[in-house]
Amino acid sequence: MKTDELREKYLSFFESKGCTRRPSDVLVPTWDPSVLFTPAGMNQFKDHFLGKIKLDFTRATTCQKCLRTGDIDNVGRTAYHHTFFEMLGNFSFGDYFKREAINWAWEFLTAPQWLNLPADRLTVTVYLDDDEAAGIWANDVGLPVSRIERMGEDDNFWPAGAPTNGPDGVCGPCSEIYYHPPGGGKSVEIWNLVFTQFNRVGAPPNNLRPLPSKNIDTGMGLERTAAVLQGVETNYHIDILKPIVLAAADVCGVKYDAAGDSGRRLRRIADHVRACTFAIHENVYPGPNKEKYVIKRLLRRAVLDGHQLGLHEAFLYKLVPIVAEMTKGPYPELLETTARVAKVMQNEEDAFFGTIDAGLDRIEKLFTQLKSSGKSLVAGSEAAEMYTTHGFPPELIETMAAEHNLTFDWAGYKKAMEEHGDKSGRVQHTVMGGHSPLDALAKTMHGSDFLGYETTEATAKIVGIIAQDKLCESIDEIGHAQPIKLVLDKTPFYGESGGQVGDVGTITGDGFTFDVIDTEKERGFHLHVGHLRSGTIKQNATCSAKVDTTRRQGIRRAHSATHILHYALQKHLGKHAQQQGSKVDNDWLRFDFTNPGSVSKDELAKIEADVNERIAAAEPIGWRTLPIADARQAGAMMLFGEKYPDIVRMVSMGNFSKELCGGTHLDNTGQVGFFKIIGEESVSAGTRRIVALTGKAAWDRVHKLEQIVAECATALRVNWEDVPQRINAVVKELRDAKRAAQATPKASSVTVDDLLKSAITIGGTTVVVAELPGGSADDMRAMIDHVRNKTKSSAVLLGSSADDKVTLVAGISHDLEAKKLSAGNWIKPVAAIVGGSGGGRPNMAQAGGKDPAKLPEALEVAKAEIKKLLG
RNA sequence: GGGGACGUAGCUCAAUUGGGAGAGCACCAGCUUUGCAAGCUGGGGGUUACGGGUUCGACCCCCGUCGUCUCCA
Repeated sequence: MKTDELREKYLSFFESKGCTRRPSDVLVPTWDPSVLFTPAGMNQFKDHFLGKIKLDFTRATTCQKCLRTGDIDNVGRTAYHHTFFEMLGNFSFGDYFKREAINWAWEFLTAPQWLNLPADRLTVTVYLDDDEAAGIWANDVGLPVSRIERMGEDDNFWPAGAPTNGPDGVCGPCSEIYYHPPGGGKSVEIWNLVFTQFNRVGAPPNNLRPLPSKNIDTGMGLERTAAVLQGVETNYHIDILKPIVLAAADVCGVKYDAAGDSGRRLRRIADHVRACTFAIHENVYPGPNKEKYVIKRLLRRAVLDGHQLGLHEAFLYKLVPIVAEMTKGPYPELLETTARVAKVMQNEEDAFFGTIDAGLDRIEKLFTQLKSSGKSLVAGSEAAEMYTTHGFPPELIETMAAEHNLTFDWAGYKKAMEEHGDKSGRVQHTVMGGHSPLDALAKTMHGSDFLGYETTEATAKIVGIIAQDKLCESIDEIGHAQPIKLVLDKTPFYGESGGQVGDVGTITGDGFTFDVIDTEKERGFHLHVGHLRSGTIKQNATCSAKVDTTRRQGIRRAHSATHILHYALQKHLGKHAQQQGSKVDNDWLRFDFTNPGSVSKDELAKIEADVNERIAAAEPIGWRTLPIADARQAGAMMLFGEKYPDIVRMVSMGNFSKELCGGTHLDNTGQVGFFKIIGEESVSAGTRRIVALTGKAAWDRVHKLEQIVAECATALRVNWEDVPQRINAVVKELRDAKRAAQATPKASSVTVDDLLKSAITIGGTTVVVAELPGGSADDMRAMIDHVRNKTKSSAVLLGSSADDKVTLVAGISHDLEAKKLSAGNWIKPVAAIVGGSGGGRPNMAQAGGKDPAKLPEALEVAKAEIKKLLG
């Protein structure tokens, strides 16, 4: 059975049992801060399980794309481990329970019209004291007791070990189904049924309290089950994975040898390229933190495998099309982005090969150093340092060490890496089932009604007052330090989302005034954050909510301008210039988008001009809500990796822009007034950022620039058009003047000849000790050079004073240097006289002091010193 | 978010550890030559990322800012 067929059969089987088929959630759920990637099928139903929201359905089934890196070291080595994989699941939210879950699983596995697996190849496990589940397996299904194994809390409880070790919260026993392949191969767990029926409270005993509403959460590994059905020995040989492995072998120029070292590497490449393709498709690019970092690490691991197979340039990106081809059944959207995904991948590969090249020199240096000192062990700490600061992989160091007949200290390396980990700090995981003051509200209503598209004022009812993270009946404290939050049944206030900032304004009611300083949005509720100014706010009170319209208008200008900018970027830079993120504020906007390099001044000017043309054209802006499929049909711009609801809001401008967007917009592009880009910069590799102003802020900016130019023109005494020319001339003049000053010795009152006349001769050496009034250190050095050039053997010490400082420079000729004389030794006692110190190289030394009055005395000391040194 | 490193001429990098900012390539001019990275001579090009501090003196040491890279979470 093909994998695509298995997936479809599973979903339609559970549809026939009353489950609602839901699409796979995105791989990177940005809505869920507790995980970086979707780790399991149940992730998108967390709030359903916790009863936190009103349910539209109580049974569901999905095929979920997942990514886990916990077992990353096993990937490629074992038959069943992946980072990226698909999980089939069926879920019950307080609906069906153990009996149905178990019977249906068995039916799907064994019934002839479904998977038709031989029943005698299946065994199950249950939790130690879960007699209920064991009974259903034995009596309903009719499984002999010998094939029902009871396991402890580490194997058959979710979360693993929860009864003893926690965490507190929702948990329950589970039951796993194993398949035993013919010929006595290793058995494989293909299905896990989790029965969440308890709430854990504290340490044992008696810490598991039954839940009023029991849930079912099941997971069947798609790839594992496909391997079983296709009778292959590893997941990597099923119909949707083997072609990728073989393509990897092809690209790497090696033969696929399943049992060999290359086989392990090729399987790992196949797995990682699949994970990276899906993640990059969802606009998660390799980067320095969080999920971006995980992707970077996966990508580099795969590239390293290629490198170890003998490749020296980017190759992974060539596998993107085959990945898309293998998954186009369930995920046809991958086909639309293969070019972009491949490009991003190639860039990262190039960067990594660059890192490797840069590291090779350092490694060679390190090795020759080791050899010359007679050592043969490459210290782990050195390798760890190379890795943590330069990203140079230890595997490469090991390989290179072997080539130089050196051994590599893996133990030392691991120890050093642990220390690095300790230094970097560890983060605590957020526990499932945390409480929020919105929990109670969410059970009774879907969220606040938003009226802000049509109006900025409304009468509403206060349905929630949150202070110190708790729901209150009333608030009367004026001048409280911590802001409080009001929830209304309906509101014109826009809550921060989609990059647009929250509204500010006032909420007034019977005797009270509340200043709204920000509006947040959480689980569909608009939270009006602010301070009570007078009176008392009571639950259920009627109030009047008024948004600050001047500010809102500025936000509307910026938001509509953002859409026009997005359009212009794609027009001038290409389709790849997709939105990565944005922030929309009062006449101010920041827009991040995908682009391989910086945007040139020229392109920027064209983009800015184009946006202003659209504004001048005064095209109408409109919006409507429609099913997501229709929006796609209409050609609305959608962002991959964004989780869209079934019904979406589409904002269109003229006939050039259609975007899915929940923000507040103008009625007409002309209302933007004026658009001005004020910055273009890098956010991370492959992502650029444009900052721009609209309306009054843009106008103010230009006005300010004009003022500055006017000031420059006044200072330079030219017309403003001539400012650049004049500045160039002034800079040149200044440079020429500096150079001229340097060319002619400043201390023109004293010449080289003067110095030579004042010289005394000691044993054939010309000794000059003199003051050079007004001379800088550079002047004195030049003078010393002149004396040295004109004499055979010389020792010169010059001094000058300026302000409160003394500068001394001494130089001796090479023959004296050869006699172990040192300018530094000469100058030190001299500097001491003027309250300073100094030093330098043997043939030239420099010193300073703070006591100009003692300069003559110092020069006398200098003469005495040189006599001693020469004598 | 935390740790580490880096930032010097258009590019790639030096600077004997606090004492005169340099090399190669590139560029310009001249000469010599006309065969694949041509040679020779000369020349232009620097706020040593930015801002403070220590010091007689800072590319170098200390603090801060910005940027780039990298590891960990």
